[in-house]
Amino acid sequence: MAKEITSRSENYSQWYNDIVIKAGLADHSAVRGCMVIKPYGYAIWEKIQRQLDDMFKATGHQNAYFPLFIPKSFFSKEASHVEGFAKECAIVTHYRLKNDPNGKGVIVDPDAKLEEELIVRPTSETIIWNTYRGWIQSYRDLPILINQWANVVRWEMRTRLFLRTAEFLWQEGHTAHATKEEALEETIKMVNVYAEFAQNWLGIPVIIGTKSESERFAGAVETYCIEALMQDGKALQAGTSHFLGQNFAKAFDVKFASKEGTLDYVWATSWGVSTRLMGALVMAHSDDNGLVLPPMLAPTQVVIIPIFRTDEELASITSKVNQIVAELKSKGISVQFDNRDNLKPGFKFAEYELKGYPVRIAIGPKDLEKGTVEVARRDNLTKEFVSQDGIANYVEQLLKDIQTNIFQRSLKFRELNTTKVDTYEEFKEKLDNPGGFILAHWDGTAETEEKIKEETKATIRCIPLDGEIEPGKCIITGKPSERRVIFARAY
RNA sequence: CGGGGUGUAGCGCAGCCCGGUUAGCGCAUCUGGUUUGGGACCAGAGGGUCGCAGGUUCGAAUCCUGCCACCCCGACCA
Repeated sequence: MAKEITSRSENYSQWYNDIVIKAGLADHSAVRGCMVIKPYGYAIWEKIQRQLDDMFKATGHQNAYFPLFIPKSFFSKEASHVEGFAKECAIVTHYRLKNDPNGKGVIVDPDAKLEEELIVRPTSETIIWNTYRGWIQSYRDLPILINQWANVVRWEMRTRLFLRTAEFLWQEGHTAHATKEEALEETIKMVNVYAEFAQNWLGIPVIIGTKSESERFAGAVETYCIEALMQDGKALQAGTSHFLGQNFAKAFDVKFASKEGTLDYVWATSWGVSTRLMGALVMAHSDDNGLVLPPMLAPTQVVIIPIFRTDEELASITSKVNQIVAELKSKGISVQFDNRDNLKPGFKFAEYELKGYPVRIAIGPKDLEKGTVEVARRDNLTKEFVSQDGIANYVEQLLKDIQTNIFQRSLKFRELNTTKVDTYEEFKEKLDNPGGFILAHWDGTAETEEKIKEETKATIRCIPLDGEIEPGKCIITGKPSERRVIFARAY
């Protein structure tokens, strides 16, 4: 069939592409590196957005919107920020087209050149801090706790649907504070929000940590992150929260009058997650039959498939299904009844497995006689007959179980694929088998990190926050190290 | 941006090397009928700028040049 997907063992990358495309999440577009997010994929993104947005509001943030375009000069104000993003910026140089005097089509009107070029935002720190300057005079104007949902553009050389696209959707929080302590607290608060979301909603266990200097956000003093492990043993950075210190306040001259009467620079944070989470969702849970979605994020949690021969049978099944649908909906469960008569049940089963619907209910003439339905769960592909009485309670609990099971399974996988090593030999060996997270001592220098990266492709994913203090020796230089850091090959 | 590959109907492919009538096949789609507890069957029908643009030729899906997109592998990144 046209819908068949490559198995993970055969070709993991192809498996991922197949799922994204064949489950209807996204497609390639006519523009290099840019994707079309299709309705089913966008519905998942909307659920992600809704939940995160609630969490942001609950922690005191408000949404706002800043421009897509940033004057080029803004970029040069924060040195490391420019350096970090300069290589992947899209630039607007003209503002008008005209008919090609030589024939067909249109050309850029050379007379319509912008005096100052505009950068299509790769992130919004600069335009936002330029704006905040006008909003902040005294400590009474602080803190400013703002988030924006937006698209950004980073001109990537090699792209992959959701994981790395030239344009992507995200949210970026940008906050301003009177004290360093408060900004640091905000940074950590938000990385914890991300971790909670990843674990309870995406069903993906994450490790919270800080980045090494070389992996840090351009312009940040400290970058906190959540790191997840994918089924192929590669790590995926799922979210970041940056303590920006006073770097942007200094670059954009944002000062405030303190309670004590001094004039101080403002402290800043920024934090974001992107449509990359969609990629994480696919790679963390799905199998060779297709997508596996956690119930908390599935656009539709339950699909009901009638098994029938005649119109009469369909009619009597339908009336029973209508009751079940009403019961499920009254519990806030999203449900879809697929009564198409041109497809066989088996086809539909495969279709909904591909799309990752968490629960499938099949109901046929025999069920009507016996007062049962067949309930199949997507996460472990098991099915059983369940009484129609109390079906809503049963499904409600089942959805919770599936959510838990998906998380536990990922957690177990991560545990099995996390290895402590004490020598470089062992490091290289474990990196290939089993792969995954490698916990090793590191002397804290960028040189050692770079050497390991060059030789093994593995990078420091993070210095885990809850990692135990355990003195040891760097696997490369033998210099003292106070704790293990997490290495992995990463997306 | 370097190396390798691909591009022919909605999807998957054959045809290309060795140019030559109306460009084929499977799936999907539409119509009719029989079907329906794990990807149904029969009959009929519709659907094509052969990725795009040039060139060679009496004639190009096929040969040549350029470009575009996608995939795999590198360098760069969320």
